[in-house]
Amino acid sequence: MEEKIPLIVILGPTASGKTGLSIELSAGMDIEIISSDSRQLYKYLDIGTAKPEKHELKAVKHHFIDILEPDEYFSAGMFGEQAAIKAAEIYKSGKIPVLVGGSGLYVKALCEGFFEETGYSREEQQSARKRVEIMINGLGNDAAFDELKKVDPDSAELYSDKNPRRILRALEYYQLTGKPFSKAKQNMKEPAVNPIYFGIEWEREALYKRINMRTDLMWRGGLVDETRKVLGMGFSPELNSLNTVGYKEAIAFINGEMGTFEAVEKIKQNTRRYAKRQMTWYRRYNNIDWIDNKKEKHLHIIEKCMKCFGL
RNA sequence: GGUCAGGUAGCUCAGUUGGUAGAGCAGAGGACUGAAAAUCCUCGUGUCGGCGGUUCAAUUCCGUCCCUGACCA
Repeated sequence: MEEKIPLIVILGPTASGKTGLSIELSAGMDIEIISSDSRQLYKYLDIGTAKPEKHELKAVKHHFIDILEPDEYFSAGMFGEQAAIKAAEIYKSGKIPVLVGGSGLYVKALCEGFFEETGYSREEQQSARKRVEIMINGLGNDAAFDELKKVDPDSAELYSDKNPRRILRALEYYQLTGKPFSKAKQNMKEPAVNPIYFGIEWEREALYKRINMRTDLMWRGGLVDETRKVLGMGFSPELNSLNTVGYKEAIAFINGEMGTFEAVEKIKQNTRRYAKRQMTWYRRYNNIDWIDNKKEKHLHIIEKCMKCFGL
């Protein structure tokens, strides 16, 4: 059994100041940042994803930012595997890896580990997904759910809200392997890292104010132009990468479906909702060290990590 | 000052032929192991503008006052 890699994890809802804090950490520690943000992966999507500024990217080495074209496939599982390798490399080079980003599932994939998904290629998985998608579109969601009840009752019970995405994923897995998805999930991989969690805490109202302000800045800062540019490069507005708060509304604005005011308000609202979902996700953890956003956060983190990791 | 139209949930409004009311949005809570900034589920009591009157019973009818808007002077 190999020694686990220490990993500092910075959590917090969107607009809580994770980027800034992670940069501050570099003042007291030799770090590299692993971004766990499912949208900052993509090139050209800078303004709408609140990607770190150029000087910030320069100040500290960042990973998993700008590594994909907007039409490339990526997944939480791929992130888990690749980020574990990256964290090991960073640690071996004598630095501390810091995980920063809002995609809860990505954090989970790395820090808690996913199950071993082997025995088929990415292409096979993609075509199975397409097949099941067509099946669901034809028969309807209820029929798909009934099918899931038959082949994988445990998953069906867990997904009793009949979430089509979940049903699709479970059926897709069954198609590929002939085994129930719920069984597969029991086959956990050991996580490669030893995470220590920090969260940035905000009063709801104050955070919402920040979100509203940030949205205005994004809009004035050229979000629409950025969206136009990406679409102009030939990328489809249907892409997952563009099914993102900010870009969705900018596309609707470009298509004339929304006015400026409506688009901006919608972005603010959807961002608030996103932040709320993130906070719900974080409540599953009971080992997050929540830090008030006004304190000298980085000093607290550095001190605690020195103790925990014996640095 | 006069006429008309309104004043019902945080907002926009519906409704009760008199038996104390309900939608949308906002908001809140939750789920979620390879699309996760995605996807999905649940949640509506409020002096029905104030005060009087009629009535067994008024948010509903009547009177009056206050407020808002439009028009006329």
